[in-house]
Amino acid sequence: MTKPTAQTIVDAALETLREEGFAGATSRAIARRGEFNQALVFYYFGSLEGLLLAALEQASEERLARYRAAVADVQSIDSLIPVMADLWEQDKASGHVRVISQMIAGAVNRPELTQRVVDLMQPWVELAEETVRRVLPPFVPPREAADAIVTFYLGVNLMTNLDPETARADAFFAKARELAPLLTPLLPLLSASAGSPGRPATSPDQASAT
Amino acid sequence: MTKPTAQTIVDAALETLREEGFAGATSRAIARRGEFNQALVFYYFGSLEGLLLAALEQASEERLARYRAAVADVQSIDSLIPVMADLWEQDKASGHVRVISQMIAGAVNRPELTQRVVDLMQPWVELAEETVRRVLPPFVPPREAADAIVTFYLGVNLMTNLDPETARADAFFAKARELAPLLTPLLPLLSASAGSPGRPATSPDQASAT
DNA sequence: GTCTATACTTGGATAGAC
DNA sequence: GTCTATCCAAGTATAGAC
Repeated sequence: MTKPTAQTIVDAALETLREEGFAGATSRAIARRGEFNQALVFYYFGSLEGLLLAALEQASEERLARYRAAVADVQSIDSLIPVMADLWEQDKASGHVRVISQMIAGAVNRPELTQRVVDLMQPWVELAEETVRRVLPPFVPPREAADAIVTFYLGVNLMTNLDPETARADAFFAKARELAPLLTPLLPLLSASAGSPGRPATSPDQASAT
Repeated sequence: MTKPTAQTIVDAALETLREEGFAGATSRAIARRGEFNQALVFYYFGSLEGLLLAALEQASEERLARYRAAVADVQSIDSLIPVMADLWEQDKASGHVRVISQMIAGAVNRPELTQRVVDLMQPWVELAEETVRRVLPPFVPPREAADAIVTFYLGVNLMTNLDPETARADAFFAKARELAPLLTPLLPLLSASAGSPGRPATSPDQASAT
């Protein structure tokens, strides 16, 4: 059961990322933490890079499944916001936020990691886009909104990692909970005003399009 | 003029961060790029860490001055958005975005760097807060809005670094340009609806506070 | 499949000549 | 203040015994 199978190694990698960060997640540190031999990292995953990506992939897929399930039957912003807040709480408590942040920051710093990490981000953007389509009013551009959500979520993750004391994320969710019910009755108004899609540009004095 | 003074070293550090990223910004790589002796990094800055932080500090201050100037006489969202878009363009073109992203990612990965980087972020939050107070309607909570803006900006920076092809930031600004004039006439409406501050909680069915 | 031992590399940092 | 030379630590990765 505590046999150093591939899964044990992945678990140790995740734990090390959580506890010691990306810079501390060396093959030696991971092996020490999982109490197996350092060489096994290379036997199973070929390289440290391979292991870390496998670990991120697993974490990402697990989490994506939870998000999908939690969001599946949400039909309004009112109900979406507490659901998101709960997911965030779980992510923070489980240390998932730290794993994600550490790996993303690592991917920014190491070009060898970026492509794969960007790929792993894609399904999240898609889930966000589906949800935007279902939950937000039609005048919200789904693609851009989904990108914005993922981008913001990424910012929140990193900020939480940099400055955990400040707990901005919690403040954001608190505000969102507070403001969402105020905003909801106004959505029809916004839709009415922005609902005419084919209208000409309003301020055409900016740089011209290509 | 091309004497290896402290400033030359800082410049070489910035260039290296831009061109080779945080992981590539070793004392040796910086010295090679600036064509001075590697030992000078330590003579002038005590440690590589010290140099990188000095470089970030300089970049941050320069930029902050520009942002302050550009934003100073903005009084409405309509005019704020193109100003922000222009600043973003400059930051991207000058490579500032890359320096910031690389250093922030580095700070996430290396605990020794985080505190100082968080400190350097503070004036940005303050500028954002002042601007929110001046430009956005009073029902927008300035503190949270400022945090949200900086958080989002951070996300945008990182995303641009991870996935430059997609150019989400440009899409965001394009959409913002498009939507801002539609939103403006609605602000009074929102203000009217949200302007009553002392009202009781709307949906008290969530988890109770501590 | 797992272990020990170790080769090899890179990079931070310092000593000491100039 | 600048250079050469070098020490030292840490880390990836592999060879080869078991």
